[in-house]
Amino acid sequence: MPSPTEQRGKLRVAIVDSDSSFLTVLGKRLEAAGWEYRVVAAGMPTEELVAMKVSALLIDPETLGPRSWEFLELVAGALPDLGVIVCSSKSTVAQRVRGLRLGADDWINKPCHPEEVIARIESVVRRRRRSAPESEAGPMVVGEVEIRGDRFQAFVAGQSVGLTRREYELLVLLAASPGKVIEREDIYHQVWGYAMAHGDRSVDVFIRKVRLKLQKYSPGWSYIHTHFGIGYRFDPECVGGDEPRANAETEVAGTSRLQTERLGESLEAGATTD
Amino acid sequence: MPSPTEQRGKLRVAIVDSDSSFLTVLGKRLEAAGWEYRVVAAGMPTEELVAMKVSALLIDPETLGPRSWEFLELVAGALPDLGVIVCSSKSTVAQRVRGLRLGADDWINKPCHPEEVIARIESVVRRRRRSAPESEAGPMVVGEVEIRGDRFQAFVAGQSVGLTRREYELLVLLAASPGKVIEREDIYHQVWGYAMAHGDRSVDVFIRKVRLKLQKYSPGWSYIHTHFGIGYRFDPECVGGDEPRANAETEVAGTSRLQTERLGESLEAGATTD
DNA sequence: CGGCCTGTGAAAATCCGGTGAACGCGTTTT
DNA sequence: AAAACGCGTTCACCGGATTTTCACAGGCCG
Repeated sequence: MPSPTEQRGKLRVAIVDSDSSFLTVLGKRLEAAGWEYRVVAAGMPTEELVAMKVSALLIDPETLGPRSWEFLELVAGALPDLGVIVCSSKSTVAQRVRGLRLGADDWINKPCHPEEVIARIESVVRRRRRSAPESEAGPMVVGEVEIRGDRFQAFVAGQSVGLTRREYELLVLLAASPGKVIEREDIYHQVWGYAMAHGDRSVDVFIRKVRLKLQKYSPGWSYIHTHFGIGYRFDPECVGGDEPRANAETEVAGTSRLQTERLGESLEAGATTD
Repeated sequence: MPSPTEQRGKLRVAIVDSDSSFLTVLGKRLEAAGWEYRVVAAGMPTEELVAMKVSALLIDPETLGPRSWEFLELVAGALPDLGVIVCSSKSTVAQRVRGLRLGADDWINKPCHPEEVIARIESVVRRRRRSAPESEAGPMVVGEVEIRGDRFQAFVAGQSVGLTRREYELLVLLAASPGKVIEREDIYHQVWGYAMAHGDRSVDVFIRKVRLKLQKYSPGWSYIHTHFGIGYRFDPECVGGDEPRANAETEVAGTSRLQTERLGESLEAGATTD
């Protein structure tokens, strides 16, 4: 549900193999199946795989040489959602076990029938059966904001909050599980699509942007709450100067509530640590 | 930094197979791996599989006979979160493709090495788990406290105890095995993620913090008990001024009960050595 | 009684996340 | 084509939250 990378029957696959005859035969089948595929070089960095938005990666360890294990581990670690299928000409039980443990989702031995390769890739990728794609069951309303999936945008009183694509996805992810604390790493993984590098502050920055925009159009409300050392939680709370004391759920003792009011043209921010 | 979100290496598997020698060999390996498994009858209704809470199902189509396809489709359709691995003595490409399309997650041919079977089951379960956002085990309640995984926090009477991340992890570790004494070193290793340096008092300090916070919100109860020279044990015990003498379970001789009451703003502490 | 071991408080050292702004980089405008 | 933008990413700084480290005091055990 996070990534809008929805597709029906067709998938996108990246292949690392140098056996031309195998590629030819498999290529024909893949095209017949209506899939998009691309044979990529051995040293393909993970970022490119993300950019290609492939659902699966087919690897022949012989093409990669001795760095296969390393590469396999790297890819599996960085792109947990990417299906990784190894297809080798010959292998021992030990190798297969090692490959699978390192993160491969399947291991096939050549010679193999292309139809089986396709079936196995499908099997590996199948899990992403999301409900009706963008047909989101009506807009969801939380607090004063209304999130409309058909517009990839949030609104307050019918007015667009002006979220960018990433900001919108971040908000949707959080708002999809109100009250649940979501870890930074999970947020990054779900919104950005790959593992978060140590020290990356992107999530924080985006959280701030979303807060800023929500607060601009819906002051007096607090939507995203910080959980120190963990992540964030979405929970619309009316907190403006209205209710003298309405909030009952005291999350943590000694909560410092501080609002930075500024409007030198920039927006105003408000962060609370629960 | 390796988050203690380590999955219990143990899984639960159901097996439908009638090849006794295969079962014997595989069974040994499964046990060695610390997994729980059960050989079930062919006609096993899906509800029972749900009740067994298995993560994966290993099937030999020959045991099921001609109704294999039907069963495979039924199971895969009814339990999308269950990993299904087929293990047949011989098969054609067409059969494998059909099985995979019908919902199987993997198809192995006998004879096969049990280690590979295990690796493939692990792979399938790993893949499944990633797709299905953690099936948050409902909140666990012990004594007066409620530990909620979705909030990374403990509550008493609906109010947050205000644990920090580390404190929470520590409590979860202890509370996961009520009544069991856990050694300091193990605690450190599991919560901090690496070996404890000689002379490190972190665990003690954190135990104290957790005790303090629990006691603040749930006075009259004792949760964490010290085992001199070993470690700590989690066991909720009502001990307040209520029961004059109800607690009969005398763990160790010589139990001195001492409560330090202080409230000069700081919290109150209570430690008991059993 | 004396040597470990653990409970306590607090200070010191780190870690974290909020902020504001600068950077790249395609795109769109002028 | 140059300049202006929109966006996502990265940096550096800072104050507050959290962890670690210390020095002691009180207990446990042989």
